[in-house]
Amino acid sequence: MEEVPNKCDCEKCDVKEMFYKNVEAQYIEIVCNTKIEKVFKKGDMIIEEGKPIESFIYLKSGLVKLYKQGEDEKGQIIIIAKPFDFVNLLSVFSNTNYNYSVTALEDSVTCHLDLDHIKNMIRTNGEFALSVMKKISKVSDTIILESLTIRKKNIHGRVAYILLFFADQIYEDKYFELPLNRREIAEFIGKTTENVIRTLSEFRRDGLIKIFGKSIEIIDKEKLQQVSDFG
Amino acid sequence: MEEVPNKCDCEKCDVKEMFYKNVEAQYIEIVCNTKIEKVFKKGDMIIEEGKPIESFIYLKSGLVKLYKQGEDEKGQIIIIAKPFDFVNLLSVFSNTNYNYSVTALEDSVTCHLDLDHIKNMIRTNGEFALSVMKKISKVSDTIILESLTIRKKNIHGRVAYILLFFADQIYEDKYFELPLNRREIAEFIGKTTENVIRTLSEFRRDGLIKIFGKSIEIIDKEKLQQVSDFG
DNA sequence: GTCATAGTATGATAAATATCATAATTTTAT
DNA sequence: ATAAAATTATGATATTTATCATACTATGAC
Repeated sequence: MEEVPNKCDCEKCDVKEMFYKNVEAQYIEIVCNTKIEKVFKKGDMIIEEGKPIESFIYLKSGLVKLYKQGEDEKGQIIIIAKPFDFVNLLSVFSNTNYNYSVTALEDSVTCHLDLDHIKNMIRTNGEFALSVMKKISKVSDTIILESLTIRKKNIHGRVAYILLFFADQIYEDKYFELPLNRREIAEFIGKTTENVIRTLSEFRRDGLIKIFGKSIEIIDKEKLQQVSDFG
Repeated sequence: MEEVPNKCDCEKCDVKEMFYKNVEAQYIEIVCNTKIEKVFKKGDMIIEEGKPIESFIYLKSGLVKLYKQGEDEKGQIIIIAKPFDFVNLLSVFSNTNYNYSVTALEDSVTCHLDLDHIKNMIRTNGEFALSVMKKISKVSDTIILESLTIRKKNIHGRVAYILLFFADQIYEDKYFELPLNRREIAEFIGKTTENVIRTLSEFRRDGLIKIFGKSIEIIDKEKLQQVSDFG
């Protein structure tokens, strides 16, 4: 991991958006002057379960996974966060320590804002507060509903769902490189690695997808969607 | 359902707590004057999926379930809310309509505060905003972590977990009346009704619990805890 | 390049869970 | 009070999924 001093010069930044609409110029400056940008390589740990929550983390580029690592058992992936998501929005206002970890699935850049500054801004500016609240609410809603959606599917439905999730929501392409290995897919959908592999093989045999290692091409999207919806 | 005109005279009210600490007297009065209290009988629907979110709902007494009703399939219970919980905190700030339903599991009384008033208070009072944010964050965290906890257990672990949940967190008694029927327990833990019934019968046969219809007595709590932890 | 290691793949089998069937019991409606 | 409906209960069986075993393949370290 590498730290990069930086100004608030990102083109697309939700925080800045929320600032400009709601916050006085001097506050923006304070936050921007104290912000730290960090560069992570694929596989690097960004947040470690148990560590204190010290900043408000925003994903500038890359892709990360939030997950819980049980003792010696296998982990559970909670969510995949993509650029412009707040990485640690989950418990940043209710906990002092993280109860999940975050790791980079691709080379990623994060923007760290001082938590006390953000809290002060919420205190002194209710309109900004409402924006943040809306974001938190949205993130939680998404996680909870996605988890319920996955839960009611069998393994075929779950694997199809994940493939379409990457194709539609992350890469917006029928051809993409899987950012997770088979074990991680299993940890995301709550099934075993072997059965994830088996299901992918079946999809390939049935002509729904093509597989070249981690590269996936979706061939019959309609059918895959059906499997996701009714499986 | 029955509406009861009322003043803010509840002994224990988180909202009032947050008000008194943070909000000017005249705002408290406005909110209290416009608040509506509603009385629900066991089984009554409090919130219906799809309906617009119009107020900020707080549970004064009773017990409710939040759940999602899939088309013709069986539902999925998201969470059981007990008194002093905010019933609709989940998406109240991110959505205009509910994407889950809420039903009374026991006779319940709710307190409905005008959402626009609450939003105004958040806008004009950042300290209050921070309190609300903390609550939202807490609720989401709880739901997500509980769901992960349940997900990694087999059916024995899940049923044991639910029994201990009611005994420890809801009724604080080893003897209690189940507020859910077997089908609803199944919808909560994501297993079939028959297997929930079977598992309860096994627990009874093994001397972990006694069952008299909906009444449960926990006999061997330590063992039940083990089943919950390692099952 | 070669070795070690992790990841992918597939089959055989075991275990867990769902489904179907049927009956007893409890609750609800009339 | 009685009939109808829903819930609880249990067994038999089918299906799904996990586990175990064993290769094959890709990847990183040296």
